Amino acid sequence: MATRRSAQEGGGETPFRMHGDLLTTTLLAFLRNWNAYGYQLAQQLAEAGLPAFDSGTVYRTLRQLERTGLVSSFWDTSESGPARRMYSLTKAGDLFLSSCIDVLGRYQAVLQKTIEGLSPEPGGDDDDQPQPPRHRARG
Amino acid sequence: MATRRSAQEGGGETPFRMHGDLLTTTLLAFLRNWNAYGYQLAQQLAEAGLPAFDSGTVYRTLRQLERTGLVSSFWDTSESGPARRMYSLTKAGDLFLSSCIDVLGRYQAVLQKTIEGLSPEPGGDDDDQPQPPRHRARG
DNA sequence: GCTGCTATGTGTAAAGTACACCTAGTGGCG
DNA sequence: CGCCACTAGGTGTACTTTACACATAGCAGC
Repeated sequence: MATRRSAQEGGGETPFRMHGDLLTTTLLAFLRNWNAYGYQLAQQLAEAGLPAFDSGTVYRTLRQLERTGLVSSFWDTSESGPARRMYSLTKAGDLFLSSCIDVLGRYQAVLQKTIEGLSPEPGGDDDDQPQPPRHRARG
Repeated sequence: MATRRSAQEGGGETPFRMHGDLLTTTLLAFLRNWNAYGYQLAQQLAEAGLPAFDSGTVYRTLRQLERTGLVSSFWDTSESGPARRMYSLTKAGDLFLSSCIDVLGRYQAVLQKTIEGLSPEPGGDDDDQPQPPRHRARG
């Protein structure tokens, strides 16, 4: 489904995706607990309450992840129907997942601190008084 | 720093950026509390403990944000030195920021649940027994 | 054979990004 | 003044990422 353009009426259109690397991280996270194939992962993603992703993007991302050695795959023909490419996380992928989650956590921390730590106090200043930590006030 | 290419020597370097839309969100968050100009935002980003961004990317992102109406800007020549383009968050930008943070929170929730809720139990199954919620088991 | 669903993949245009490089104001030094 | 360093904003370009549309293929029902 078209995740981009259109989107949340309130800020108008969304010029960007807000997804992307998050897809990678989420895919890796899913694969940490069980092996899965693309189609399955795409549906899990949709069920997880996250913005929908294009299936082509999911497949391409998985192949890219395999090229970089973060996941490995094999064809599973044990069940009837089209063959499935089963993916599993490699050790490198697991380590990378950890670093992704770490980075994501840092972003969240910064956002939390920025947003919640300085919520618009009704009896405070105007709007730009609390200057950010300037590096110099030369001038 | 070159965040991309080269990549996974054990999860070390990152083959992708893991940033990007996060930059947008962080920039918007910074601007929610005070007006600022590009150079300043770039330095705040670096000081926030987040992976470094190219300053060109920061400037371009800000201009794009302005084109889409999420921030507005004006030239500030009140101080000596090169003129600064001061940015401030618009109402649309504030709404969009909220949706970004919401989405980010959902990702974190999914990641948390996936990672922590199913840590590798030492006395459990093999590795892929706990099947994800399959949609059908046809066959 | 045809249609529908599962499952994987590609072509392509648009958008995003890193790196290298450029312009310009101010102040210090000689 | 010329030159450099620092601040501040910006562009050119190659490369990557992505959504959308479309293609392939196995199996099931008719």
